[in-house]
Amino acid sequence: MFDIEKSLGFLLAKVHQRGYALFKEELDRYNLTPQQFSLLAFLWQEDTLSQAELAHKTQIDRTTIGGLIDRLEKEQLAERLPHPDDRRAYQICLTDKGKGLEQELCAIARTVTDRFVARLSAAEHETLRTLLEKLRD
Amino acid sequence: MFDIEKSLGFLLAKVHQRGYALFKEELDRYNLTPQQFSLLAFLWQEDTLSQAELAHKTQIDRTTIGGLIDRLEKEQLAERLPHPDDRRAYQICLTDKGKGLEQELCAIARTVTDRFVARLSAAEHETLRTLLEKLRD
DNA sequence: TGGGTATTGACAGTATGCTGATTATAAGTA
DNA sequence: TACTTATAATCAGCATACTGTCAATACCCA
Repeated sequence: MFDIEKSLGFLLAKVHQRGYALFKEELDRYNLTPQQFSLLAFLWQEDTLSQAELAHKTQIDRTTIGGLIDRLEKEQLAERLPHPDDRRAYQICLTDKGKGLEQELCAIARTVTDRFVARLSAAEHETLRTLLEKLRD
Repeated sequence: MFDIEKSLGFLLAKVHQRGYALFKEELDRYNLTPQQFSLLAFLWQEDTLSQAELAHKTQIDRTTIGGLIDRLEKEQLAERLPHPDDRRAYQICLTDKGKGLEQELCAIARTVTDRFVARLSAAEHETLRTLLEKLRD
C-alpha cells in the first residue's frame, strides 16, 4: 500500500544518515560534529554575527544555535562578545584556533564528500545537487 | 574556500529538514512523528518482528527503536509480546488501532510527498529517487 | 514621551540518534 | 557438561532539533 523503502522521505532520511555518520567519524578526533562544522563554515565566511543572524543563515533553530555555540566555546573555537549596538545580543566571533582550522577541516569535508558520492558520476552528482537545491525552502 | 551552502551534505540536511517538518506537522494531530510512522509502515508490511529485526530493517539504532516502541505502546498502536523462541527478545505487534490507521496515514504520507516535491516534474522526482537509492548504504 | 509590540537569548521539556556499559539468555566449543 | 562468546534489550549520557515560556531590551507609533 505504501512502500516506505521507496518513498522519497525515507530515502532522504537514510542517505542523510549515512553521509552524516561518515562525516561525523572524521570529525570525531576534533571533538566536533557536522552541525558544529557547518556553523564554523558560515563563520569562516562572515564573522561577528549574532545568534539570531546565524540561526537565520544556517536555518538552525535559534535555541539549537545556543547549544552549538556553547560547545564551540568549550572547544575554544568561538566566543560570545557583547554586541556593540544591541544589549540583548551577542557577537559571535571565531578565535584564532577556530580560524586556523579552516583549511584542515575543509579538506576533510571535501574528502568525505568524494567518498560519499563515489558511486555517482560527476554529472549525477551535479544533477543531485541541482534537484536538492530546488527542494530547499 | 568551502561553499557550505552548495555542498551536498548541507543541502541534504536542509532538504531533509524541510520534508521532515512538513510531515511532522501533519502527523502532529495523531501524536506521531515521522520516525514512528516509518516504524508503523514496516510493521504494516510484516508484523511480529523483534526489536533487533526492526532495527535492522529500518536502519534505526537498536537503542532508539526501544524508545520509539515505548511511545507507540503509549499511543496503543503497538505492543511488546514475549518472543516464543527467545526469552531475551520481544515480538512487536500492532494493535487493531495500529493496523486501522494504515489507509489514513498512508494517504497523508502521499499527500505530503506530493506537496514536498511540487517543484519537481515527475521525471525529476524519479531521477532524485534513483540517485538517492544509489547513495543508500 | 509613553505604551504596545517585536526581537534576543535563556531555560525546560520532549523526541530522535548514537556510544558504551550491563544483564539475561543463546549458541558454539572443548 | 562447562566455558566462552555472541546476541537481545535496557540504561546512562551526550548532541541535535524543536516547542513554548520568560526577562531584558529595542522599536514603532500616537
